[in-house]
Amino acid sequence: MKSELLKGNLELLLLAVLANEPRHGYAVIEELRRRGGFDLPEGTVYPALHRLEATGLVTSTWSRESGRRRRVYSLTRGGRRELASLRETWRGFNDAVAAVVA
Amino acid sequence: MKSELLKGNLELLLLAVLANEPRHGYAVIEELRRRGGFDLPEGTVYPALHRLEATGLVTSTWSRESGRRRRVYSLTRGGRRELASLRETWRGFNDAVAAVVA
DNA sequence: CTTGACACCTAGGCACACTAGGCGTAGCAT
DNA sequence: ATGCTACGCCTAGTGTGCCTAGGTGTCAAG
Repeated sequence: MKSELLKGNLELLLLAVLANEPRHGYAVIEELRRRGGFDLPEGTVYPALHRLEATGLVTSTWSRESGRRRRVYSLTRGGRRELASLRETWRGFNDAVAAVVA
Repeated sequence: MKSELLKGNLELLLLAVLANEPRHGYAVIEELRRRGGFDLPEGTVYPALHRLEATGLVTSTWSRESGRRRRVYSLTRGGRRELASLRETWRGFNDAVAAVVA
């Protein structure tokens, strides 16, 4: 999967996954692999989640499952709004590319 | 138009435009604006065309139209092959994103 | 007691498009 | 005459954003 294409779409993907249900980082990675065949390194996803939290699009709470600590993220209202917006942007860009490539 | 999204797609767009007919750089920019609403700066397009030529995907010839010099680019056979390949990659990536975002 | 999956983190690198400047011609308006 | 705008090309350097490469620690299996 050529990774340059990801640029600008990472936030969209993360928010979309978290929109279904709250998840911890590692689970987000697995879900993205399962749904879309993405193979995102942790060094990509964790900092991105931190950024999302810093900008108020997600919130996190620590939990402990059989000795393992997890940070579980969920969307804020602003996160849902941003998700909708990014979806639109993505569609728009895709249509534009399609109009050229078609 | 959020520009990060362009990353990894620029080559595809340029090759797609040149696939229809040979064009000079400035005309490529105009055609991309016309077809897809892209507003690519010259500092993006010209270096990209140079790269495409350096890797043998396009060739160029100078021409002079009413005093103005133009460098006209056309696809090579390798360029057509690459275009087909990039198109596939693009579709694949889109489907993957759609599978997550949908 | 080592290997692998789970689960988190971060500093620094790298690739790519873009910014910001440059050069020169032609045509039109002031 | 002299701007100004569109045409048409160019490049060094910047910035954004994902990835590499390393680190910490728990738990189960062999």
